[in-house]
Amino acid sequence: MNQCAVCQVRNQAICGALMPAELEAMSRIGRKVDMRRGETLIWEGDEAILVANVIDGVLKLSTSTEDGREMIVGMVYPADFIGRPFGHSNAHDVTAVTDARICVFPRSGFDSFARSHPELEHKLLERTLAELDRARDWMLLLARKSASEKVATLLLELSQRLAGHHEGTAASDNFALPFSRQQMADLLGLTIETVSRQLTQMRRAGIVDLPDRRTVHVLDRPALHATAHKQNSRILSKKG
Amino acid sequence: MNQCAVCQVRNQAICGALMPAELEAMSRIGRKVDMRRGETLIWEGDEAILVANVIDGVLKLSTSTEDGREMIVGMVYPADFIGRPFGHSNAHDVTAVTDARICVFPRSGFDSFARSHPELEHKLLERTLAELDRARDWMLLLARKSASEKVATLLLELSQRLAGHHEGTAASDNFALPFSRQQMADLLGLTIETVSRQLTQMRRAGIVDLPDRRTVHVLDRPALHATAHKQNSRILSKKG
DNA sequence: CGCTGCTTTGATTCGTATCAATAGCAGTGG
DNA sequence: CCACTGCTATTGATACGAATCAAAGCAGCG
Repeated sequence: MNQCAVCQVRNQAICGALMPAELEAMSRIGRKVDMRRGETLIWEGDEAILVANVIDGVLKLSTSTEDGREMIVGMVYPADFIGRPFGHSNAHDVTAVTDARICVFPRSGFDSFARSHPELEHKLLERTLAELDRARDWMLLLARKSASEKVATLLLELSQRLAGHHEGTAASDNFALPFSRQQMADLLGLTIETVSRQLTQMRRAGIVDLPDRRTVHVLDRPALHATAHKQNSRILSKKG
Repeated sequence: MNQCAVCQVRNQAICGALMPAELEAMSRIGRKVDMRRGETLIWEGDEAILVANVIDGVLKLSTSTEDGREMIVGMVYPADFIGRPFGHSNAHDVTAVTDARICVFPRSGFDSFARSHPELEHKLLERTLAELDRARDWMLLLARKSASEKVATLLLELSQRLAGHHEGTAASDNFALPFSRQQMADLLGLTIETVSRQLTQMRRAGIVDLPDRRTVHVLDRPALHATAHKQNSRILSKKG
């Protein structure tokens, strides 16, 4: 009996590339693991001994400087892939930000399985190329956007990502933040106080409602979009 | 006669995965192109119609906001791969920052060739995974490092990258900047003035010598390294 | 019901952007 | 060969956004 047959992310995840018999083979090297919010699966710098698919929940990828400044470099949602196949050590920490369920494979087993299943590698390549584009777009935000633009952009992206879990579904005006303020700050390259101030400002402007710390209602999506793309007053200068 | 046989980056580039006969087939769909400094090969948002390998020279990947704030999201050196295979449009501009020579393939031809040559796709996957790690590390720099750390880090990285073209070779204390000050600023998320100030400061501190705008001599590598990893005075706070 | 940790709000500081002017260099043509 | 022109880089003065420092508010929990 193949546990993958009933997997809820089977079609979106990279396993979707496999035929039933291959899926069966792959399922034999993997196992499902439950994680609690805050639990860390992978540590930066450690030898890469495992990879995984997310079944449910949200995880963060993060790095930090020697002196403790932290930065979240990526978020991982259901059907996404975790870990660093093919040699090397892990470049980032992987930590659950909600309770999560993942499908874990030992890296060596996964590597050789992948190498003998080009369709699987191809899916992984497409996914990695998309992640790279996404990471690079985020660099623009980190380096060139103001605090208000950053926060608005994050809310917009979350409203899309968290709607029906993964693209295709329409954006939702009503969602639960998977992060604390600290995590939002670490994702945007800001401080917790600045995030908080931007949120209250948007609340006072009637753009969003924030009934409690983890809930967001988008009241004026066009205004939110405008905020996400409006430069800070001071950057109107000559070079444009 | 196979032009690839004499290609100077043949072994480092993804083509290195191919056997002679396959290489011959691939060479038939590609052609060598010379680019002048400043020339743009690919525009952000355009349909992805070509991909390429860099033979010689340095190119930049960049994006910008609607109002003209620019950000360089990646640099491409000899043997590196350019473009966005497998569907979609291009996520970034690609522009030569030095005169360059590249090996160009139409994307559709490349895509189908790649899909039928798993070894090639595998190399591309390894390269893309490495680029993703690199991009994410850079996010930490953009979001959490001070101006002096940023400039020092860039100089260190260049001294490694430009030494023997691609890792393995020892770092060089003596190299030519492939960028203008504006490009350094766009890479670090700073302004041209701030970059200039940081450079003069490091020159005055005896860490580097800058005989002309394009030349760098590293005089005190340990100090340069320290600067690259030393937080800005104000960030010594509690959270560490 | 008083901890404890997270969040908001306020006052102040500080780093880097902006604005502005000067200096250095490369290319052009008299 | 040297003024002229335009571009890039440096240097200085000032402004402003976000960080820091500090304190109060609020929710969950033993």
